[in-house]
Amino acid sequence: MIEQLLHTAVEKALQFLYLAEGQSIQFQKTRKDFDGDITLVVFPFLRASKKGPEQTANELGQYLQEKVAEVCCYNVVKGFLNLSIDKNYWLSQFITLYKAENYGIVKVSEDASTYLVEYSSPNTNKPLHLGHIRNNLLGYSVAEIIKASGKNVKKVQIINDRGIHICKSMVAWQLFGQDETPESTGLKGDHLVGKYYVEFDKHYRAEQADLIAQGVSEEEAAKQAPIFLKAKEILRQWEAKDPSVYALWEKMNNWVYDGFAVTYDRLGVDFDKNYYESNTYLLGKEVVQEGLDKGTFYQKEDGSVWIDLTADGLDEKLILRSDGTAVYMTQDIGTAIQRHDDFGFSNMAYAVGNEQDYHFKVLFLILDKLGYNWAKNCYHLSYGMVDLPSGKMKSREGTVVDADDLMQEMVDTAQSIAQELGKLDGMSGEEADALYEQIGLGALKYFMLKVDPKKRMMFDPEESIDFNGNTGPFIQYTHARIQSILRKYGKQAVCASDVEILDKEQEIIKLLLEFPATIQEAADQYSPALIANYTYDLVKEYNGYYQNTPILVGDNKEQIAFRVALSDKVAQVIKTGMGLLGVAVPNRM
RNA sequence: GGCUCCGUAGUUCAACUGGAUAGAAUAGCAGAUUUCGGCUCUGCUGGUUGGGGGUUCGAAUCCCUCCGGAGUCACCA
Repeated sequence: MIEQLLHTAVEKALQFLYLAEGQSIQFQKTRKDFDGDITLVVFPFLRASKKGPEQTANELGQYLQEKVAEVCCYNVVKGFLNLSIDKNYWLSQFITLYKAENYGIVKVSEDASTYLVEYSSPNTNKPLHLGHIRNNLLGYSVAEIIKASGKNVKKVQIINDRGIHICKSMVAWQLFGQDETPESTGLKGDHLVGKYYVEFDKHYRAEQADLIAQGVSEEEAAKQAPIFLKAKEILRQWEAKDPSVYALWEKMNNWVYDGFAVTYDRLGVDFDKNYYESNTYLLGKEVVQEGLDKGTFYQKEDGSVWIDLTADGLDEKLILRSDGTAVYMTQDIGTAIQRHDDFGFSNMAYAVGNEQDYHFKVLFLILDKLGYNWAKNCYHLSYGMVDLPSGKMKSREGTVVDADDLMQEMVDTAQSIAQELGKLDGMSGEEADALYEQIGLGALKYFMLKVDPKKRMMFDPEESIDFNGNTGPFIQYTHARIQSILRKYGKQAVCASDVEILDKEQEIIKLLLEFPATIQEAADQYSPALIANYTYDLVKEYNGYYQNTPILVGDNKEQIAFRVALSDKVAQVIKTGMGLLGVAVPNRM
């Protein structure tokens, strides 16, 4: 690539002109408002050159223009040396990348290292909501991006299938359910179980209010409410493997899994392996002994086990309760080790909300202290909360947006907009339905993923499905329009090596050349937003080009072929990029 | 209260990890079509990057301080 070429040339130049070595050489893209393609920042060299920035830049520019054939001219603005690269270079680069199949994607080799990505990991007592959607989309997309960067990737989740939350749904169903099933009610399984979780909460609160009215303290009321005691009793029976409780637990969980499967399927996410907390909640206990032996952990008089992290600026953390049972941290330690045994991964990422930042900091530190050298390659893919135009989601206030409802709403909106625009003549009902699905979900996914994962974000359904602006549908539209050109051209374009290229075309080629590095960077940073922003930039550049450049019209057949080829490649990169976000792009819309 | 994170056009987001005159979208205004999908494109308006100090050739970015917001500080998960 040109940058490497220039890098060594600048090294030589610095050596030749100023006898300087080991300088940090940084290139950047030349900003739009200046002439040139690549810019060298010369400020760092002033110490060595002992000259002013302009003079230093001019001397370097002179040298590079003479010695590097691709550098056709240069200009200097303050301490910035702007280099222009010959048009033939860009054209030849395009011809090379045009021939590449799956351009930008690094094929996974036999000896590639393995990355684990954990995401979703829901509780089984209620359906998925808007927050889970961001989690799922992020996890899935990051996994696809890392895969595209040449790594072996496994997607996993840990399903929180046991504990007091599911027992609450169970007890409410037993008391008020009258043997309702998904079949008898027509409700999705996860929604049915969620209905009883809400039912539990309703009764629980009523009972608490009664107790408080009788003079019981608030704290005591929460502990003594009969329905809560029943839930705890069920939990105890479950732990004792009581057959009837176990059967009910399995039945209700299976309803939930059937429901989740539908949601995951529509969302387009998948998993290579599911872990279940009912299998893993006892894990990690043997590690406790290991930690005690090594002196990493210590035991208090009551038998509870702790780790002291005050030296690392954190606090003391419980590892094992005094009654010998595991806590969340213990399980997570055990599960991580188990996964390493299962997959021998080199890296693992956890897509979990940023309210657990502290937990993961501690988890990775403990794993490190226990001597697991892969602990330093564990990454908490921490993401911010999703807000709505109406404000924050609050389960108590019933303002939680259900994942299934939201997806349906997006698809319905896509349908009404598309029908209003009326460009679907001649499309069968089935094709049209598939298209609404692509547009509605594409809008949702693109909007959620274009924002830096770490940041809290605002999801505006209306804005997300706007057919203009920085949205999924706008990008899909551009792709569809290019496909229309390709259909008209009717054959594979063969690109000649001696066409004259326009400035706009050069800009597009430069952007296309950035695609592989963008994927790598997105993988390194676990950030689908980089892919989204890149794709949008490309689309914007292409639309500007398309607007005032005839692609198919003209006498010069080679020029037409080049322009078709360029358009084709832009469409391919759009498709690949959006694919990494889990967004499908239609050929017509 | 301790710790962590955040604060950028009216609004939603960027800014190549310390580089040039802080960019897009949207909203508002003004324009463009004998052309391949106008669901498009081109302009204009809009900023003391929460305030103040510091570090240096150079700060939205790093350090300090104040203001405002969020999260977290369970023998919960």
